[in-house]
Amino acid sequence: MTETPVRARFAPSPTGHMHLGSARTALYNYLLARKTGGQFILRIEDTDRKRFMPGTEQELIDGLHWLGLHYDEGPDIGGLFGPYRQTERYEIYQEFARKLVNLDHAFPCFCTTERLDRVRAEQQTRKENPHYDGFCRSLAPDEAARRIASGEKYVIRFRMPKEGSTTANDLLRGSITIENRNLDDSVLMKSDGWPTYHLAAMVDDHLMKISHVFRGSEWLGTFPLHVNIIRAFGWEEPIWMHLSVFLKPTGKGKMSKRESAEAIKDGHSIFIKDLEGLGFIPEGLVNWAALMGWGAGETEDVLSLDEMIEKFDITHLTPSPAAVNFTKLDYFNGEHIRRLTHIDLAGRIKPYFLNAGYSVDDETLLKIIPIIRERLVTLDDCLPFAAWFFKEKVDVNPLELVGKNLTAAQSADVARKIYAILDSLPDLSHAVSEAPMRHLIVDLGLSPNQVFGILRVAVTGQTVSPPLFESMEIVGKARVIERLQNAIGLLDKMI
RNA sequence: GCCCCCAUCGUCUAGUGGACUAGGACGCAACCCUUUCAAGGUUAUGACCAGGAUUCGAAUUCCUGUGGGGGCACCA
Repeated sequence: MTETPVRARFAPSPTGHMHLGSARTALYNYLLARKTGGQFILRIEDTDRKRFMPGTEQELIDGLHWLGLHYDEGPDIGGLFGPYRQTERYEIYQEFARKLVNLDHAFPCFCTTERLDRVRAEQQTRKENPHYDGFCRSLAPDEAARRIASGEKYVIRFRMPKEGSTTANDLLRGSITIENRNLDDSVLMKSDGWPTYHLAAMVDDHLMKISHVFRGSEWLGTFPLHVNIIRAFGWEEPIWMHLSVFLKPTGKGKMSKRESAEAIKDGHSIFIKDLEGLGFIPEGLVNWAALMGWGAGETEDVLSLDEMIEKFDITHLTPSPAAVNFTKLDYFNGEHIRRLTHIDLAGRIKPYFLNAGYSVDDETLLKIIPIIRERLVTLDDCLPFAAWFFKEKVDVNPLELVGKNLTAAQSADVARKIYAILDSLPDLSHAVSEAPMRHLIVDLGLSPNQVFGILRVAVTGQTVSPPLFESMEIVGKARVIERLQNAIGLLDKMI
C-alpha cells in the first residue's frame, strides 16, 4: 500500500430512509479510506429544515454500523474537524459566505421568490432556459449594505463568470467542460441564513480536509459550480468521482419508489432497513452493492469486506448506470450465510424463531445449523425449514402422508413397518437408523422417495425438509415414534 | 426546450490499438450427485447500439445518430 491516506466522507441528509444508492456510496468511501489507511467520515447535511425527518439520522448511523462501515469521525463520536452536523456549523458558513462577497465572487440578492417565479415563467414562454436574470448582480455594495441594514430579506448568490468555460475533472469520466453562460448565479445562502449544499459541502470538505469525494451523478450538473466555488476561495480541489444511479431490474428507467414497492412483493427492497428485516445479512448486501459499479477483476466474486478493502481500486469503477438484480443479491446472501460460523448463524436466525412465537433451546438450534445452512437464501428461510423442530406437535395433512403412487392402505402398511423398525432401535442417530431403513426399502421393493416421503411428512409435517436422518436424530426417538403413531392413525382413517 | 453523463451476453462486469475464436459471475437449460428442498460438480446457450472516420490493424481513438440516465430550486 503506497497510496497516501485518503480522507473520505459520507454526507447524507436526514430526509428519508437509507437506500441502496447511499449504502454503495458509503461503502466506496469506506473502502477507499481503509485501503489507504485514511479516515472515513460521516457528516450530516441537515441544512434543509423543511425536509428534515426526525429519526433518519439515527437510522443512517444504525445502518452504517449494521453494514459494518464504521466511521472514524462523525456527529455522535466527534473528531478533530467537528462538528459533523451542518446545523452546528452555522457561523462557519456565515463567515465563508461573507468572505466570498468581500472577494466579489458572490453578491447579495434581494429578489423575492414571486419575482423569480415570474421571471422563470416568462423565460419559459419565450422558450429560454430558466435561469437567474442577474437583477441584483450589479447592485452597488453600499446600497446592498443599506438594504441589509434596513432588515430586507436577501440571499447570497455566487457570481458566476459570464465569459469562458469551466473544466472540471472527474476521475471516472475525465474532464467535463461547460460554457459559463450555461451556468447560473446559484444561491449559496438562503434568506433564512442557512447555506445551500453548494456552499456548505464545499466549505466542509475543505475544512475537513477531504481528499476524495464520491457522490451521486445527480451532482454532475452542479459540478462546474462547485469547482468554481472552490477556485474562488483559492482552495485545492479534492479528487471527484461521480457514481451513477441504479436502474430498474429491466434496465429501463431508474429505480424508483414504484419499483421498490414491486420489489417488496417478492422479498426485496432498496431500503437498507427493509432488507435487514427481510433476512438479508450485511455481508451479502455489501458484496452485492459493491459489484454494481466496480469490476473487482476476474477473481472470486464472493468477497468479505476485508477482501474488498484489499482489492478496491478506484481506477476500476464504472461510470455507467447499473440495473439492480435482486436475484444476484439472493445468491450473494446465500453464499455469505454459508460462510458464517455455526455459532454466528445460530445467533442470527434465533430472533426469527422467537419472533414467530417459538421457544428456542440453543442446543437444538445449534444442531440444526449444519443441516439447514446450505438451504438458506435469507435468514427468515429458517422458518419453513426448521420451525417444526420447535413444535410440540406437527400438523399433518393426511393427503400428504400417502406415498407416491401408493394407496392410503399401502402407505399405512409402510408406516407400520417403519414404526416397527425404528421402535426396535436403541436410538435414532443417523448412524443406527439409516441402514435398517435402506433394507426396508429393498425388502418392500419401493423407492427411497416413496418410503422416506411418508416418514418425512409424518415426522416433520411437511413435504420439504432438511435431510431426514439428521433431522430424526435431532428431534429424538420419542417424538419420532409418537408422530409415527399419529400418522398411522391418520392413514387408517383414510382407508 | 437547454445543458451534462452513459453505452460489451437477459443482468453485473473483464477489456486501457495486435495476446479476442471477446474472459468471469448471476440467471436460464442439460447432465451428475441425491430421501424432499437445497448445496456442490460438469457442460451448454449467450454480447462489443448503428453509421462513418483514423490506422497495416478498432470492443478499445474521433465524429454523427439512436437509445438510456441525470440536471436546469432560497432540496440535497
